[in-house]
Amino acid sequence: MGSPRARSKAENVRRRPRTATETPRPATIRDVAALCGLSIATVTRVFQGSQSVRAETRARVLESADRLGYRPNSIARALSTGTSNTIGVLIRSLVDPYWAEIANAIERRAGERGCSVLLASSQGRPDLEREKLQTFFDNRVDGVIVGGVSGEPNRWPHAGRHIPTVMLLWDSTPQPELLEELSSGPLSPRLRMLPQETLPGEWLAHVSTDDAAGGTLIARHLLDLGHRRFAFLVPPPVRSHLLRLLGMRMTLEEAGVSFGAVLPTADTFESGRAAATQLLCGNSPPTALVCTTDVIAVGAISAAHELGVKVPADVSIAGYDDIDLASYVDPPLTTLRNPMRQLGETALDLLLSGRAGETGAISHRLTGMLMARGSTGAAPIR
Amino acid sequence: MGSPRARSKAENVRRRPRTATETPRPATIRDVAALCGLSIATVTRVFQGSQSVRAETRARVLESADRLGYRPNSIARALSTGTSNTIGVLIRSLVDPYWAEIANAIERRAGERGCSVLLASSQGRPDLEREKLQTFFDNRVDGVIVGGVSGEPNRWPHAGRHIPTVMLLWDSTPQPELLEELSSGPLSPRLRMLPQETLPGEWLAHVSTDDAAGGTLIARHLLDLGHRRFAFLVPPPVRSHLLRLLGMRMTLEEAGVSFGAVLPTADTFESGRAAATQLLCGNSPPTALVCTTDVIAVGAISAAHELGVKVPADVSIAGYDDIDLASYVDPPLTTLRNPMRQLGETALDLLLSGRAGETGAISHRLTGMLMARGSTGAAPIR
DNA sequence: GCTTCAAATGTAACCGGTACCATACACGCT
DNA sequence: AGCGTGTATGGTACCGGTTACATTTGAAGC
Repeated sequence: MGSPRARSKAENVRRRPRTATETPRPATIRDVAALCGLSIATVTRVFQGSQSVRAETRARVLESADRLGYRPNSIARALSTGTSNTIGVLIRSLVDPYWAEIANAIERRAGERGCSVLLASSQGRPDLEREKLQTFFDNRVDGVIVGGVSGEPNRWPHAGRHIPTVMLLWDSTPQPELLEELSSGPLSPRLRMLPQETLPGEWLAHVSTDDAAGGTLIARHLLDLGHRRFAFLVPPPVRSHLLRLLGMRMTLEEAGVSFGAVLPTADTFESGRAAATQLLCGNSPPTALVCTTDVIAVGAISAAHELGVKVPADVSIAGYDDIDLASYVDPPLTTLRNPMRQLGETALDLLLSGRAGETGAISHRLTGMLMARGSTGAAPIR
Repeated sequence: MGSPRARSKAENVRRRPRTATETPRPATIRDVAALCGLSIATVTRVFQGSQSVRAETRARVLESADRLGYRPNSIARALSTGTSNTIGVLIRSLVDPYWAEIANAIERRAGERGCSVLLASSQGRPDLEREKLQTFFDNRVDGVIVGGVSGEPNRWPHAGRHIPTVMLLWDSTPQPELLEELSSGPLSPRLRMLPQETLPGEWLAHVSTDDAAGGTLIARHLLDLGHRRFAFLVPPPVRSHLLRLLGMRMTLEEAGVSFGAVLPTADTFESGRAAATQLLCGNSPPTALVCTTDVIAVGAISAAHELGVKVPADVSIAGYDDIDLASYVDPPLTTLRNPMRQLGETALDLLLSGRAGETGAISHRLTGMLMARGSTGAAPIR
């Protein structure tokens, strides 16, 4: 036992000596080996939980490590093993409470699974997206979750490399022509197939919400309350909004109820208010006013108040998203809440499951929950 | 030129050969060197912008690198240089819009400064705090920003190591005895010195808000409106709330106005409502009701509505924080908005300035902005 | 032509781990 | 005694960069 000990000490000394006055640098595996008179191989075995280490040896190593405050250097480990135990999360916005909740779920779950999170926000700028993704790859992340991006995945620095990637809540750019189709006339086959449409980046795993199902939940709720005259306020029709409308339209169709007017608006309080005013002042106003966004719905409620139209006695108003504000307005808004936390957790689990690296596209679609509140009620008797 | 080229190629071959069928692994510096027939040292020089490379050589290297899609491996670089270009950001919550905005500012600024962000949330749990910080250090971050933590900095894995750290918005645990002192009787020297009190972790750089100044702004605003009878609703008195009150009290004192009643409440809508009800029903109700939290203030407004007390005609109500809700309630709430973005940016700049590593405590204190809105108005004429 | 010096380039030892292979030794079997 | 077999440990070549130092090259100066 004497000779190897001497040798391993010699090996340690070979490294560049540091003077005593330097900043105390963190202990390395060699420091530990030197202190307990064992080889670095044994130390690394102990820290990897290898079975083939005598209990007594293990104790000796741990004691030395403890004394030096040794902790394995993740950087060195990453370089050596090729896996960094770090994932990259790129999301559109950190400030939007929607995304904040998702980011939180991801981070939390990642922590539980023992992996760190490099976080970046893309602010909807494709150039930043590419840049941040590149940084992730330079840092050799084990995988990437990309949430709510706008860029074209085929032009990401990904291309060609096999880096596990989960695309979270992808959405299209506005497609006004589809909204047009959807609003009037029979449903074209193309629209009927919209939910099954292949998403861009088909080689990636996808986690998304089932917006058509959400639309169905809202429509059914209002049908159950006896409503037969509907109208819809819709912001620039990105894919998810088209799907919400589609779900509603198909549900109404099944029930033999005609679809009603579809009014394009911007996604702001003021436009919602304006559009709703116009609608409620028209002849034969709807009894159910569905907005595909809470912000618009809140504007609509405000318009109703102003016109002296009672909510929900005269008109029921529903939103979509369940933003904070939804439960504070008067009356509190009936809306559809997506399972943010679950979205984040699903994305992370999918990423770490290893199935996100395969070529076959995996897709998870999560359904939201109807939050029935005071802004919807029984349809007025004519 | 022939001989060194051959040699450098030989050096490259020394590495473990990969079979052609393997996953295409990212190109390394050696691949680039081999392709352009130069040494790895030259390649690294090019990528570090070293001056002593002939323009022609540089072009040759860049061309090869480009062809191979080479990018320097940050992990290897970090191991070699000892700096990772990554900072750790540990904040209390990602979901709280307050912190979300701060986190966003930090991330954005960090991106501009070319450094990545490892983000973790502590959820107010000291055990998680320690754990996540440890992870940061294991990953050899260049520095750490710790926001809104509850743990004792002396027990962080920091201790002894010199890792640049900025403490952002530290707050104490509730100190009811100080609130007691503050509410009645003359101001003790201890209270007067509260703003200058040394914060824990005195070896760390601090970025905080000037809560006393914020309190002053609100008090002054109300004094200017002619108010002379005040009352205060206060949640469990952590340091920042004590300071808000202190600022107000000192301002009133200067103006020769007596301080008024201080009611402890919980930081919820319901308790605010209850406490306000009690206050407004008492004899000699205040004309100015100041809450050190918006949530409480919104509850107070609701109480006033219910009692038929007009806001601001009969009573002015002010909050603190400027949460989203504040501008949506009716009337919109006068409150104090802290410069979230600036807080985040200041913390990051301070961290990267290198001054956060010194022993001398650096402290930045940022002042908020009064958001005068509809909930405050001229004092009623007696 | 030869020395001198600076600029350009090459060599190899790091950084701190991991993992493959070698070695040493104890034990049980023929 | 000789020979595997297995277990515990040591030695060392990696991972992909950086950097101190060595070497080569070319031009100027004599």
